[in-house]
Amino acid sequence: MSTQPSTSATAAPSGRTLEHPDRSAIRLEAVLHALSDPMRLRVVRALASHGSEMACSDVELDVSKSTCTHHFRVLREAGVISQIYRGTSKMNGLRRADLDMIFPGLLDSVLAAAEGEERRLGTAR
Amino acid sequence: MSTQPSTSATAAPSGRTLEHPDRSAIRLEAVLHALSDPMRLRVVRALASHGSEMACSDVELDVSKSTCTHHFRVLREAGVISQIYRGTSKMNGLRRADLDMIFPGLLDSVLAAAEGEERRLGTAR
DNA sequence: GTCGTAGTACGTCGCCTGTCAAACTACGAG
DNA sequence: CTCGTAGTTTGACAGGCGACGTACTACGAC
Repeated sequence: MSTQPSTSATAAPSGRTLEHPDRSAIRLEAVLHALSDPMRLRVVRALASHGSEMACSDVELDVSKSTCTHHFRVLREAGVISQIYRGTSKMNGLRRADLDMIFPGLLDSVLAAAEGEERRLGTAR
Repeated sequence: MSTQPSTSATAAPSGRTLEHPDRSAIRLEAVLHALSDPMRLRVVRALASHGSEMACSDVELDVSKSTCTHHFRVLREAGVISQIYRGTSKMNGLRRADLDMIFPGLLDSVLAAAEGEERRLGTAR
């Protein structure tokens, strides 16, 4: 509902703004669902390892642009990432502080699990 | 080996047996997906708080029997629970040891997150 | 201004998922 | 053996989701 920028003048470096769920509105099921897609999990892992913001096009997903937009939106609406427009790009950042506050340890164990799984599958397949 | 009922030894008290994924075959995405459904998350929480095995019908889900069967199967195939037939019932248990081994801390943080969320939603709505 | 780049919106397609009801199987109790 | 209980199977249905292409908008560079 209403993903429209509308007439807001909130300190975004660009005119456009995006709706993010408030920290208290983040739902566990939505987060788990967002993370249960391989594509999106890869995005989250990339953001986590990179440490700071990345443009959508900096994350390597070999799918079409529209699919990419879709996944980033799911992550944002679940409260997993934050997005702001910066010039012609859209920067994405993990909402680590918010997630750690309401679901302590969750993000870290998921990231660790993802890494462990990759290692397991990579070595002893 | 793992937690498979298999034939003999651990003796499934009933003739029927069920396939469980080997510990090494458990995939993170599948687990997250399994846990991202409210119904299934409730099952897992019930099993965790109960501590030992429960029959399908002991978990309160107000859906039809077939839907119930479906969700339990998803959980089993994702490697989250184990199921064995005991007489006319089917007992369900959390595969806590297996999960903790391959995804350390994951189950605990999800359970804690679920509890925290329930508390948040229940009190300060 | 024009152009290229980054991302969005929309419509579509196929598949997967959650739900159900109804008919069925497996077991224990009597 | 008969009956009731527990769970399965099958088939159906609606809705969601991931993928796509195309047309579009917003911005910076020139």
